[in-house]
Amino acid sequence: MYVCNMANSKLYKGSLTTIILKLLNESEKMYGYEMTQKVKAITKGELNITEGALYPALHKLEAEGLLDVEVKKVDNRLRKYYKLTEKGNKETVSKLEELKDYIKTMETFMSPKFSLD
Amino acid sequence: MYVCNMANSKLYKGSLTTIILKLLNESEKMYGYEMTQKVKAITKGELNITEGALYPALHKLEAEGLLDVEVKKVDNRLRKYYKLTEKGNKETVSKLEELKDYIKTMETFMSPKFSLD
DNA sequence: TTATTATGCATAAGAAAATTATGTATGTTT
DNA sequence: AAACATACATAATTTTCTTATGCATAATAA
Repeated sequence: MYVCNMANSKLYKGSLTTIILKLLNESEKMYGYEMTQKVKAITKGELNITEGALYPALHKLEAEGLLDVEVKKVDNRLRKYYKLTEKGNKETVSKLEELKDYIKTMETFMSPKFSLD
Repeated sequence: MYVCNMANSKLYKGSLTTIILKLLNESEKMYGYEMTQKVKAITKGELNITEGALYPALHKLEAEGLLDVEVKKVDNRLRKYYKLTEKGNKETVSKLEELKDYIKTMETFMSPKFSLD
């Protein structure tokens, strides 16, 4: 199966890490495919994370020590469960702060009149 | 002079086009350097658009027919004034819609509990 | 008066993060 | 039997940015 891209809007570029960290902050432990399905459900199909984006991102977060992995075999199929490390917990807090700041900044641009004169 | 990067947060990746379009939507016509200064002022120094990002982006928007250019010499220095075309106006509306949607989606991720169960 | 900063444009090399396209494998539906 | 769902992975390419320059004029500070 091939799923389409991440919300067509280029704005999502750069937010995948934040999304992954927040998912794991909520759910304790999750595996990759589960994340794609959960995000699709939460956003009512608006946001579809592609495997080509997700798996390299997970590997990178693991390499950086933000995630721990535990491999399990369920129904004769492999699953790699990820969970936040202590470092990952801290990073999640700071990423969510960054997101809040980003939204605040972009909302000033959105407002009909932001000029300074 | 070398100015530092675009807000250090990776979240800004992909939002430069939206920022440019909104600036021109407010100000009728602007030149590149003016945009960098205005953004710096509006965000109180948080967001610094680099020339290496801005100028290629402006050229691309021009090539796509979203912007018109008018070159002027002021104080013996060159300025390239950009303004939105009709197509650019429409694109601005849709980009701002996308931004609104993006923020709405990401805010559902921010909320402490978004699970579906 | 000379060096630095500000104004104003441009582009090239490289990195980062995604898209697009595959590949492998098992299980379930049609 | 074919198609779809589950579950991982990676390689080639594209997009978009950072970093680093380059050129040129004007104003200001040392």
